[in-house]
Amino acid sequence: MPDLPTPTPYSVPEKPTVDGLEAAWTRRWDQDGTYRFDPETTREDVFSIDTPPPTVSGELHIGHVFSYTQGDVVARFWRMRGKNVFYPLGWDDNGVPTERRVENYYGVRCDPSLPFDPHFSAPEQPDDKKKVSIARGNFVELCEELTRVDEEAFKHLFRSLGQSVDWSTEYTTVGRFARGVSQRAFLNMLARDDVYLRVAPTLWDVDFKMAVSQAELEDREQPSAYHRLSFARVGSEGAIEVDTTRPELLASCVAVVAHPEDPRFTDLFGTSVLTPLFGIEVPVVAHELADPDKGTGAAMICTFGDTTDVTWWRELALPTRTLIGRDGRFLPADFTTEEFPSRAPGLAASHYAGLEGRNVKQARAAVVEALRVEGSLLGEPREITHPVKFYEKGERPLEIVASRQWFVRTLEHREELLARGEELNWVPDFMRHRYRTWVEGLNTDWNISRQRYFGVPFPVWYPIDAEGEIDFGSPLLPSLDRLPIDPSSDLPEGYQATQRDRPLGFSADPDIMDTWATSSLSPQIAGRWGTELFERVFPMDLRLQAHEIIRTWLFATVVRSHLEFDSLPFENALISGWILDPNRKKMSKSKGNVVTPLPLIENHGADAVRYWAASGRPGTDTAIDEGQMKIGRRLAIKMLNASKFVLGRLDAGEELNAGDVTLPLDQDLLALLGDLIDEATAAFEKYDYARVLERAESFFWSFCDNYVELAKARAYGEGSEEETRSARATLFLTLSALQRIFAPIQPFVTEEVWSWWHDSSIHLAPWPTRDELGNLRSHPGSIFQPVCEVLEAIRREKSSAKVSQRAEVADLVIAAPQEYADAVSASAADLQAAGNVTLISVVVANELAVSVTLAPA
RNA sequence: GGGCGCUUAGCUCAGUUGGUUAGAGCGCAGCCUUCACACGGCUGAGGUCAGAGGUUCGAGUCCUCUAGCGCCCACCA
Repeated sequence: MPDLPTPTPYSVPEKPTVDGLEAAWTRRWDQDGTYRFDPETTREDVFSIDTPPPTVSGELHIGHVFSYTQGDVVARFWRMRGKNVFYPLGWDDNGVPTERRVENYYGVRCDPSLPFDPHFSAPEQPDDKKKVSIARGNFVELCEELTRVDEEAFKHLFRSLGQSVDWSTEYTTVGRFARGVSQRAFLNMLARDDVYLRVAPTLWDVDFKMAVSQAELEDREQPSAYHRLSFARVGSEGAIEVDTTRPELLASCVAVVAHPEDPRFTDLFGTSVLTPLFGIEVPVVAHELADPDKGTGAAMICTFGDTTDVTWWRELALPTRTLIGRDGRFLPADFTTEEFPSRAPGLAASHYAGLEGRNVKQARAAVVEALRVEGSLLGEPREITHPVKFYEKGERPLEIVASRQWFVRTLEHREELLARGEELNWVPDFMRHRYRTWVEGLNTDWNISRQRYFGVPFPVWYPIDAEGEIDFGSPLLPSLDRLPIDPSSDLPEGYQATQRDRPLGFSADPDIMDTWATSSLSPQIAGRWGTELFERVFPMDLRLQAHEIIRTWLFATVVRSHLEFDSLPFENALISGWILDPNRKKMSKSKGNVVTPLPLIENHGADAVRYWAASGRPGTDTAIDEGQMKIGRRLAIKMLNASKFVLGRLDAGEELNAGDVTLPLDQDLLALLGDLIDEATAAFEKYDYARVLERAESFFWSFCDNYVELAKARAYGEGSEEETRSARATLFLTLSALQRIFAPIQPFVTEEVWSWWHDSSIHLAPWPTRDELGNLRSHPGSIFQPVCEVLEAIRREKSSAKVSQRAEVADLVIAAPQEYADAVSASAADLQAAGNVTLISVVVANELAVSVTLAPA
């Protein structure tokens, strides 16, 4: 080998490493504003992404990195395609999880009746057993304080991961702008009659003392028991037997129901029966929802035991007998009144006496015992397990209580909302079924009132009449230019502060909005609804989220956009799967198998973690796999070393282009690279980032293992000037394209190697095209593959002879079909150099065959 | 009860509109301290594609049924 002085043409480190790239490049990207969105733009040039504002509850979760990484990969691709990418990020900091965390972190509890204490400071040592009651204003301050800390930690995680977010667009859902957007959207809905205030039976969590919406429910399998009760008929002999799992609600029984065509009951409809213990006469009614196969075929309707009771109560216009209060305890009941018209008030009262103030569990035991004594409990309770509705964050079964809430009309828009779901492009497509079944299954309008403190208040006051009664029918509204307002401190127009909560004065709506009522406006918040920016980013190109929040966030966003703009909020929805623990079990705090992402990033590097995330296909549940991260790290290291080698072969400032690539082997490689680029581009456009990674990785390893080895001698300057130039140009072009193809997936290492020979960021470089490679096409006579096979045959021979790969091959005979023979001959020098072959000969044959004769050791 | 998805090498998964001999990585085994890379490289073994039936010249791929696993939804007395 000629002793060519090889100038170090570019600034390639002597010992490149992937360690420390995150901090260095994150800082540089900040300085340079690499990911800044250019607001001076047109809608056509923008690619806008609607990202989920993560719930800031203190816990960093590996699930966060998964879905966002997949989105970031897509964002980076479109940025390189020349789009002005709008990739904002906000924090969902209002709502129950934040309040919960603040209560536990500081050992406090909000008591809205207390006055604001301007000198308040949080307890030094939180005492779980004795929480300090504090004013709403002080509580909100603590929420703001803690979310600020948590948001910094989250931001650190997202930056460490290489999220190409424009941080100047950062927002919080409880921030001033978001509050204004929320309130404006609410007032618009009110003006259009899309939202209404109503006292209605509401799903109620007795611990949070808060209404919940249908979307926040989950079923949990609970032990229970059938109790068979005997209801004596009125005016004739006999009794009706009823099975119930909720005997404690007996006093609230308002009817007994059976299926209209159930022959056992057809003669009884229109008659009435007496409830055991309480002696209240209730009608026997017919309704199709009564299932003849369940229990005795007859059920007791209570107000309210479950959601079916609500349906029956509404459709059959039954009276209301309220037993359970908002704290989950039994209320007083007067059996001499219209509400509880007992035939034996004294007896009824004595049976009820022990129930008042008790919780459901205690009351059940007492009622069952009384029934047993009375003899109206038939047989013993039969134990079963059955699903019971819970608030997803709750600990006790939901009760149904009547309360005043704001509801968004969704039921009457069901068909339009279903059509929106069909209009949306889902990735993967089958996720559309989740949306459809959810919308088809809606049974109540969307309740957006929450009886909590840290959130967006309803911008509403109500007038109070001379008798001190609040008139909920004619709310007082602020003008839009006053928003955001807090009705508990701001005043309705025309009123004085002294009139608050006084006769002829006004009263503030005490509630805040459901967290989804605000986060469903993420396109409006991030896109600065009301400014020119909004027209340039809305509707968004892409929504990014996990499948578990299709029924909440995605559905709610579609509702709000449909009502406000008569359009979809985004064209495409990229739905990610679950993260499972290494044993493929769902992660949960209770199981203690939650994995936090920062140690993974520190151990393996961000590019390695991103490699793992990008290998998970859309919608596919993926287990945490550190092995996969190690492979990602190895890939990044290989990129460093391959780049170092190639750049070491090039002269500084040397102008190489596709025209310099003259050898068939080199042209074939570029043609195959063109195929890769086309496939990667098409896959990215369909959000199939995982396929891009798979194909690019496969090409890259073949490039390193085979092409680089074959062309190495020429690259070092052996061979003619033209041959050397062809090899160097091929290496130059291929390295450039491969670095850019990997850039969306491994942004740190690719930026590092790109910086060795470029002044500007790879993430703003153009996405590679086949044109820049001379537009070469792969063809049937391509020899790259057969030449690789020859090279592999040589290696196989050496490997099985257990000699070094540098061992000399004395004689290499290649039998090749005619179409390859010439071309393989043309690459003979490469093969000789790569395989250390002394004598090489090519003969024509039907099939490719290689005979390797090693030189004696 | 309704629906969706999955089932391919020991493990994790690819397999585009049906087309020679089913792919990758990990793990395993063997070899190589080769001048980009030991934070490495090379080579190899390993699969009746969950089961049954059907369509077709041809099925991992399309159709039907069955089984197992996971998930979503449901008015769960």
